[in-house]
Amino acid sequence: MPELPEVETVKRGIIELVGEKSYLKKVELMRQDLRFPIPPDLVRRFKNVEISNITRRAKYLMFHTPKGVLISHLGMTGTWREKEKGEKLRTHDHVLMHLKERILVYNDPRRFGSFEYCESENLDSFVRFKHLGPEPLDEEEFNLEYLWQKSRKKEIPIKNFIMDQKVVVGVGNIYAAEALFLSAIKPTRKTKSITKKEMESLIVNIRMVLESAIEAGGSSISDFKQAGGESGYFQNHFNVYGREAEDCFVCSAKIKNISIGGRSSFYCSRCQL
DNA sequence: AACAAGACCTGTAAGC
DNA sequence: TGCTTACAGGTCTTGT
Repeated sequence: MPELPEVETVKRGIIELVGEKSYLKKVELMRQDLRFPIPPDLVRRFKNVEISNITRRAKYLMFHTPKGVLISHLGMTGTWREKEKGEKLRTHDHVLMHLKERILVYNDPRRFGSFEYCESENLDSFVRFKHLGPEPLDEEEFNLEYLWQKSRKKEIPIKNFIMDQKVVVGVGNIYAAEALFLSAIKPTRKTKSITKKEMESLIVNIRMVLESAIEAGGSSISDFKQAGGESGYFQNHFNVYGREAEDCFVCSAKIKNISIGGRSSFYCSRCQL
C-alpha cells in the first residue's frame, strides 16, 4: 500500500524498531531480481556497514551508509517486517537485512519493488531520482507558481497530472482521488482548464490528505512488526476511493468509478465539476 | 515533446 | 466446485 504516506509510515516504523542508527551485518538476497536486476555487487558493498540514517524520497526508502545509499522501492505490494526468532521464511520473502539485533524482511508478491544503490550521498545523481519533481510537503518547492507554470498547455486529465512523479512525487491513485474530491475538481478535467484558485486549493488538499494519512499511519506503527503497516489506517477516512455506488458524505449522490489512464478513478459527480 | 498504451508480476474476488 | 477473467496502492518502456 505504498504511496507517500505508507512509505513514510514504514520508514518511521523501521526507525522506531531499530533506532536512528544501526549496524547492517549483511544483506541476503533470496533472488537476484525484483522489478530490476539487483546490482551484483550490492551484497558485497553493504556488508558490515553502519546505517547512519533512514530517510524517504518520493516513494523510495533509503538506508544511508558510508558505502553509499541503499535505495528500495515497495512497488505495489512490498512490505517490511521483522523476522521473529525461529520464524520460517514466507512465500515472496525476497530480501533479508541482517542487523545486529534483528532481521528485517522485505516481502513482495508482485515484485514491482526494487533494490538499488547510489554510491554518493548526492542523490540527484541516482538515475531514478533524476526526473523526480518536488516533495509535496515541501512548501518552498511545491507551490502555486511552480504548479501553475507546469500546468499551462497540459491537455492530460488533472488526475494524471498530479500523479505524474515528474510534476510532484508521492501522490498515487488513492490520494489523487481524495485530493481532487476535497478540491471539488472532476478528475477528467484537462489540466490547463484548472483555474488558479482551484490549483491553489489542490495544493492545499494534496498536502492535507497526505499529512492526515501520515498521521493515521502513525497509529499503526506498532503493527510494523506484524505486517508492515496494514491496519490502523487512513482507509476509514476515504471520501471517494473504493466507494463506488456508495453515497457521497457531502451530497449523498452515488460515487462513480471511471477509468482514467487505465486506473480506476472514484469521484462524486455532483460535488466535483 | 506530449501523451496513450503496453509491460512487468502474483493474488484475490467475481462471474459463469 | 472449478475454470476464466478482471483488477489491484507503481513506473518504466514502447508506440503514436
